Amino acid sequence: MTPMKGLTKMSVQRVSTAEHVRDHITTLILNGDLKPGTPLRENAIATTLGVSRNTVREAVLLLGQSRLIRHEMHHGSIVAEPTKDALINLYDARRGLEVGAVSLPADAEITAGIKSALDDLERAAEGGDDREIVAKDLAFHAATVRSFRSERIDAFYAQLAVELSFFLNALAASRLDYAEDETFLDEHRRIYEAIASEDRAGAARFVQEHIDETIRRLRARLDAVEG
Amino acid sequence: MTPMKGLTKMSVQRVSTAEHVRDHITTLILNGDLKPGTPLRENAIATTLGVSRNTVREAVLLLGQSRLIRHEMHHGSIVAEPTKDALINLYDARRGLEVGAVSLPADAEITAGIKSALDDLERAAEGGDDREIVAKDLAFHAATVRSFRSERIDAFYAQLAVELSFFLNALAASRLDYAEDETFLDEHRRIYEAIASEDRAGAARFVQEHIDETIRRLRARLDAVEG
DNA sequence: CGATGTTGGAACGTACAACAATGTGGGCAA
DNA sequence: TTGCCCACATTGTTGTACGTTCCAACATCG
Repeated sequence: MTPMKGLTKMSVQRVSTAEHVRDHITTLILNGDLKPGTPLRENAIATTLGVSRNTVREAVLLLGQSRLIRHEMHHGSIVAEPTKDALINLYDARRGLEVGAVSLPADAEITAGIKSALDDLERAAEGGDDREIVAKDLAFHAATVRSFRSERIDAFYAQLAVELSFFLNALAASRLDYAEDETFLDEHRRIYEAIASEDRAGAARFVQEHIDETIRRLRARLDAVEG
Repeated sequence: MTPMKGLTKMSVQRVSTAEHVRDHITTLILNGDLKPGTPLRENAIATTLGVSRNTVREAVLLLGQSRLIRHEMHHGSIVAEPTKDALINLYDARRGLEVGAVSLPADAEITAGIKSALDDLERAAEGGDDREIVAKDLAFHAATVRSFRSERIDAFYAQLAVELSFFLNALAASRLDYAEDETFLDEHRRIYEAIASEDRAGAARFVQEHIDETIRRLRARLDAVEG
């Protein structure tokens, strides 16, 4: 058949039960309703949600794509526990991507996106809502990553961001990061201005320092909690 | 318990049937035994491999993490077809990642790894085995990506490399890329030397040109095949 | 008393079978 | 050509059953 003109493609609903269950569990984990270490018992979930155990198994398998859960043979899955190593890994990836991103040339559109994200962040900072600030902070950094001009990399970064927000939430570290640090906004402004003035080496250095500083603070906090 | 001395850790089997099936299907796809567009019929696979349909479903779900198959509700899964868009997306990600990588400072260890990968590539080029050359080529680029110093990014890149080898194999384009291009090795040497001499801007430019050129060639080939 | 053998239960891994939901194609009439 | 109806194929989902693995508690023995 010849395709019909003037008809934009639409995506029909088509969401399987397993995907629904997966999304539900994901939400529970990200909200903190399911705390790290909680086992995901297939039977319990099945009877609670009124679906079959097989469907729950499929949902958990789908969830396994993210790193929000950990699975062991014959033991099932549990909500992932924020390890220091995992968190460092996450920040290593962030630092690599973001430093790499600001080392690349950025056109007007991408720079404008970063500027816009910075404005959002400043507005959120005035508001004082922690979750909002975290979201806008991550959005700012995601905007810088768009310099790669790759949907795949953006998707990868988004995945990291999800994990990150889960980790920070689980550690209840988000408040510490944003409320107590007066230089928080300045660091972001500095990064943006370096990008806008095409000072790529400077931008790279600022991003590196910004993330290193964040890692240092988190590491200290983790040592305090664990040790 | 006190851990026992002189006993090195071993990883016990712990591989589910579904994972076996997934790996089997993955191999078939990468080998080209299952051609793009081939539907993965659950019943057929189940009876052929002597496992239950549910296990096959789990295997296909696991496979869905990669982009080697495409799934549609009530239609099942088919072996992914190499779209021009998908290939461009893949190369966009590669270019972004690799240009970003060589824009970062590389220490002696990483530089040595790149040098070693280059030597492997040169040896493979002498041998003339196409598959070997493709593998060593990808290994070289993976070595540059290690500049990010992030396991996560390396894993992401490895995933891209798997898809890429599938695409190139499906398009039977690998020969064209490596056999007919005399400058192939020189381009890699140039990249390595720029990295070794810490000329990051030069390395970034060379990588960019190398990948742009590859994209241009692939695009031309695709146009010839499709049009 | 400590190390080892035994046992029962909980949860998962896998298989089989059945039904529901959905999409496909054929045939037929207006 | 269009609309309608109907069998057919395949996936989506459920239910059930059974074996396997692991754990914890208890029993046993030197």
